[in-house]
Amino acid sequence: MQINFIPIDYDYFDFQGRNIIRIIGRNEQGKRVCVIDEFKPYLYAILKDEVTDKQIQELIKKIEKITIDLNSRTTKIEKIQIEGKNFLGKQVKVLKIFITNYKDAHPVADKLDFPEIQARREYDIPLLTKYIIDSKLEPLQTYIITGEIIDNNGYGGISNLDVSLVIKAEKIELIKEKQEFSPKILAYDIESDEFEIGKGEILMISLAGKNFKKVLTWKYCKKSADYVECFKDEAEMLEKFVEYIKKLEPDFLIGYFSDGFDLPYLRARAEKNKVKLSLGLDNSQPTFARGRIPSSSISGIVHIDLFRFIETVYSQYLESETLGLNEVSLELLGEGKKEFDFKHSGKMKEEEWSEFFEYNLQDSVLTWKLAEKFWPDMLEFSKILREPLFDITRDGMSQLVETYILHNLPNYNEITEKRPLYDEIGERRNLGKYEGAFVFQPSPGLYENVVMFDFTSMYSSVIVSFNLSKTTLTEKGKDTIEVGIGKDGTARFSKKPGFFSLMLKEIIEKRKKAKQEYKKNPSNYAKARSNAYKLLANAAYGYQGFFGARYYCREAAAATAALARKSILETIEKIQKAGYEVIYSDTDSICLLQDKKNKQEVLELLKKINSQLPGIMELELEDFYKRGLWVSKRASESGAKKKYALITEEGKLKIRGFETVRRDWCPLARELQSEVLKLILEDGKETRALELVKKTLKNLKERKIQREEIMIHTQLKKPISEYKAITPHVIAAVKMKEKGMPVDVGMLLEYFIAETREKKSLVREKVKLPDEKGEYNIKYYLEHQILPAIGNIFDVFNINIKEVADGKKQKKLGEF
DNA sequence: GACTTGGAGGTACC
DNA sequence: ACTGGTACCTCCAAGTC
Repeated sequence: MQINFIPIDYDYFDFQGRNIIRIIGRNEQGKRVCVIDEFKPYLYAILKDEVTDKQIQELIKKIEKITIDLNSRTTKIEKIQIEGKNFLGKQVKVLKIFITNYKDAHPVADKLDFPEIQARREYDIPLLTKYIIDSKLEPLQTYIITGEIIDNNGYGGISNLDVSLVIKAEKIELIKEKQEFSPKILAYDIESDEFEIGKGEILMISLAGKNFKKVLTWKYCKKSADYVECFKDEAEMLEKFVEYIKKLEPDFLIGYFSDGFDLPYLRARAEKNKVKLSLGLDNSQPTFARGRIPSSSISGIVHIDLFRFIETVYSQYLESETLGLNEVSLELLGEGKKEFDFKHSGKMKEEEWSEFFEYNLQDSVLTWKLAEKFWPDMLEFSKILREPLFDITRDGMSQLVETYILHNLPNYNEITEKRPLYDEIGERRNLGKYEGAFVFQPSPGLYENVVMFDFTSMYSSVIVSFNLSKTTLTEKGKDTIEVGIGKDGTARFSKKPGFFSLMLKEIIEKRKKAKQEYKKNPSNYAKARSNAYKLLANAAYGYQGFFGARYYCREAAAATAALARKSILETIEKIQKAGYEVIYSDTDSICLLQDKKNKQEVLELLKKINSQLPGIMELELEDFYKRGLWVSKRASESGAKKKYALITEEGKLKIRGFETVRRDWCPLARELQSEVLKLILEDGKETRALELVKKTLKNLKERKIQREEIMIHTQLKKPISEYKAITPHVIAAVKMKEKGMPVDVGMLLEYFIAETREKKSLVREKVKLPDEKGEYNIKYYLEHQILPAIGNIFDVFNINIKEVADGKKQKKLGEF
């Protein structure tokens, strides 16, 4: 029997004490099929250099006797092979020890406590990762599987799965020709009358897929839109939900915040109603794994919480201030959630129910559209990292980097380093910070004709060019480079490339390739691939400095920052020596004034600098700007770092660090500042901007400012009780709690500062929630929002904006 | 009670 | 705990006069 097969969801189970892999996927006809494969687990014992062949043979005899006896199974040593491998870049002789069940790898490793063994490794790699590495059966690629059909009795009744066939793999071959795989994506969303999980009832569930829209409910059964289906009670609705999922056969069931809300809620209500939420292809119920955010999984169907994927791989590109469904959809799809005022369900009228159904459906529709939009990204990440979608949509950046490393180590014949133990993590964290990037001290002013250079993937290119990693860190020796890393002294790295820099180099090259491919033939897939490689490259530096990393190397991270500093300082010097004034620089970018030079001369300078840069380091032109503005710090005369505004020759603004881009300032101050910056950069002078300010001040004093313009948004970063300083946003949280509104860590709180009857000195005493009655506090919005936001901009023109606000006549210095 | 100062807290830049 | 360090700025908390 031979089938075409695209692996989608991976799982494993024990059969007769052994690990059996179960992969759900699609065949050529789009039918859901299951491939069964046996996993042959092993771990490595790395031998000490001086161990003789005779000693090895004796050691093997001792190891062969190891058994792990448990009630349910017995793990034995199945086979031992002697192999030559690399470990941390050094050649080693190892014993590859095959065992019966991988779940016992840890206890087996504990028993390998022999003096001939210097280290035990690869007993702590996730089983499915190990399986994918060994079998090369990677997610979302197309294979030909040759094997035998498993009948009803095979593997303890595996064929009870809801699939068209189960095949035991004998041979796995990759088909090189790309086959377009379009998955069946189904999005869902629930509405409940209480936010706390399981506390209230689920009022309705919506589903959205390709040409499919449905709202299931039981609360209101009078006439409604045709997509609404009504049932007699919550239990029946839940049963129908399960039925629909089974009928629709999605590959992916996608929610938004569904890991922590929708799926756990469904499970809790199902339990309460004594309904089995048997969504799994084996009729199992969803399971939940603990973590910072719990992960909710369904056997055989990939449950994806799209929010988590967007958060890690896309949030840095979004302008949205929250990653909520509404804002993200508005930005990416140009369409937001339906407006709907929540009321207690008992008080709703017919019309309101219709609106509620529409609202619920729209959430699923948006989630589905976003899922379609992010499908290329999910696919490419999954292919590049060779891990199932379930994992790559939930992993953080460091985990993604590590996953890439794990799957690519076999190319270097490397044995994988272990995860740091709890104590090791503690020690690493206690080391504190090392010196980071260089930031140029700017001088406040409005500049004409500004040029911006930046280093392409600077930190990655430093790591690659200087070979900085755990495996190349060395004590002494020739053919090394020495890097000063501040108070930690010096670090030395061998020049012989280690796998880390080689892998990273490959990532950068693949990124370039994907980018070129995209230019030649634009497709969402090439774009997603390019982006995935870019993110991996950018996270590699942080990974080496991350205390939880297998290949943690503080020295490498510190050396990367040190060499990047050295490089940018040298480059700045070269630019200055060429006769240019450098006005700003942060980490990997340099701003200079074009002055009387023409663009060609600037580009020639760039070319010259590039010819002298080491390794793969590269400086590129970011853009030519017509004007740029830098301001002073609030508290002093000196220029503020990480705050500037530029305008391109086409009139496009680039604003960094200013209150305009900070969500914890009210829209009034932000929008005014943004307009002021725009007018000044367009005009090259402040006249029009000043008029605008005066107009706004007048509106403020006449109370003409709209409510939403004065709302301040601040995130609640920890539970209310843990705050040492009671700041305004904490008061907002307390007030919300008192009103019975949901208050969760991570929430963006909204409040405004109101006038108070008695004189109160603290800001927090004037905090009011959006729906509270009260007038905005003119003094506060003037002195704490508007003036601070524009003050140092007008300082550049020697205008004291406070005096303007007070009605005094302002003078320019030149007029004295 | 007014004022200063340091720290907590949040958010941005790269 | 879930990539790193650098920087700005507000408001509170606690100290000084």
